[in-house]
Amino acid sequence: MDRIAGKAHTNHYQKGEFLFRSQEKDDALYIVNRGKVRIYRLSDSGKEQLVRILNPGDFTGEWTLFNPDAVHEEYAEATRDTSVCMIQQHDVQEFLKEYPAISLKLLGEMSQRLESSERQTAQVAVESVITRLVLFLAENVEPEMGNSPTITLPMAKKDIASYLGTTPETISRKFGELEDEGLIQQLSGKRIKIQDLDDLLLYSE
Amino acid sequence: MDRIAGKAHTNHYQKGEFLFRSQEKDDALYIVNRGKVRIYRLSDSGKEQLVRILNPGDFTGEWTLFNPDAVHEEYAEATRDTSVCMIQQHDVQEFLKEYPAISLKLLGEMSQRLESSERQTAQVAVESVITRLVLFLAENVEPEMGNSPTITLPMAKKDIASYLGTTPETISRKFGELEDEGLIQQLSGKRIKIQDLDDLLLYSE
DNA sequence: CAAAAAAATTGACGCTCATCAAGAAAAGTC
DNA sequence: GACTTTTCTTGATGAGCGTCAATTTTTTTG
Repeated sequence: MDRIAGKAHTNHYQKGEFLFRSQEKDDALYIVNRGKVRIYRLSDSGKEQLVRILNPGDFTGEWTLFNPDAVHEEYAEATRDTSVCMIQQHDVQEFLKEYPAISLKLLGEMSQRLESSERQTAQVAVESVITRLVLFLAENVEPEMGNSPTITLPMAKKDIASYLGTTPETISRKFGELEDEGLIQQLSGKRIKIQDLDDLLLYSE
Repeated sequence: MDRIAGKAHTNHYQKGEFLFRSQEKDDALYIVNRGKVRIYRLSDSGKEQLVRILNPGDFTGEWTLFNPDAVHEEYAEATRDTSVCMIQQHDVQEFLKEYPAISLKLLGEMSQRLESSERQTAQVAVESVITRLVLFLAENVEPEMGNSPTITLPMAKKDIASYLGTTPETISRKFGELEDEGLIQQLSGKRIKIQDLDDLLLYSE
């Protein structure tokens, strides 16, 4: 750990600054220390799709890290003041060769991300917006909260829209629909009261 | 290599047999030797989404392999007579600890798959069907074929539909549209003649 | 090669959801 | 607390695409 820390740089980013942009080339591993980072893609037509949000402890950069000639395909933007630990490819490879257990950990993390991404693809491909929204809410319920939990949305509704592959207008309407059905209540400050989680999950017609 | 081969089993599957099904639990790594395997997901409502096709040399099983308590979320079905090399988790971990270079190779492969999956999510989320189809065709052009290539579709059109998150009917119509525009010609036996690759890519209104 | 099964095509119809516009609410800033 | 900016909401409209149904074409099988 000490040896790793010795090789790592810590970088600070202000809200709105980018760790990297699409098409840029580098080969560092980025580990978020403090703050929040939005990872998103832009289509040719300029529409953005939110890929994921990095919180402290999360990392990114694996694409260019493990594929020497690759360039970034995503944008990584700090959405608040953020500090990030950077390790260069060369050093990462050293550590992985020296401590194979770290590779196993990394492989576990990567396979989780892959699973989650493939699930996301399948959902966007075949489920309706209301179903995707319900599943999104269910995924964001803290496990130990029982069947009638209150959750805090982990991102702005416009970001939920982007993440779910739809528009803010539609998300707004679908939240309204769920509220009209008595399945949720929208409280202040991104908080949502779920009346009955099972009922909510059943609603995905 | 010899040592790995010693621990590996080779299994044979007939067309239509499953290497594994969703919700099943196991912890093997599957490497395709010969044949072809369809990996797909089923939604609650029974719609299928094709995740990818495994050809000789490709592997799967990483999700349950690196996440001890996980169950499969996908179906792996042989679409022709197929032989598969299986290695148990325990043995995989041994090898990875002993030969760290293999881990790096695996991490490279996994990050490619992750990149590809995230690209796929973004496309399904924000692009129209015709755009997705055009991008799919472009991805399947052999690089060294110049600007007016003939390609062979790597799967049935119904599978393309499932992969792109749409229906066979719509795919059929979109192929027709591209043909009416003079951008492609549909030849016999899954072969497609592309008139001009650049024009085709520009068509994605 | 004929019969059966699977895949692909075509048409008609309607629903979900994107788009554009405009106003309200919330959050960030001095 | 007033001002600005961003986010959210609500309405009207229509395009894109899914669904259902029927036929044709291709592939598979004995």
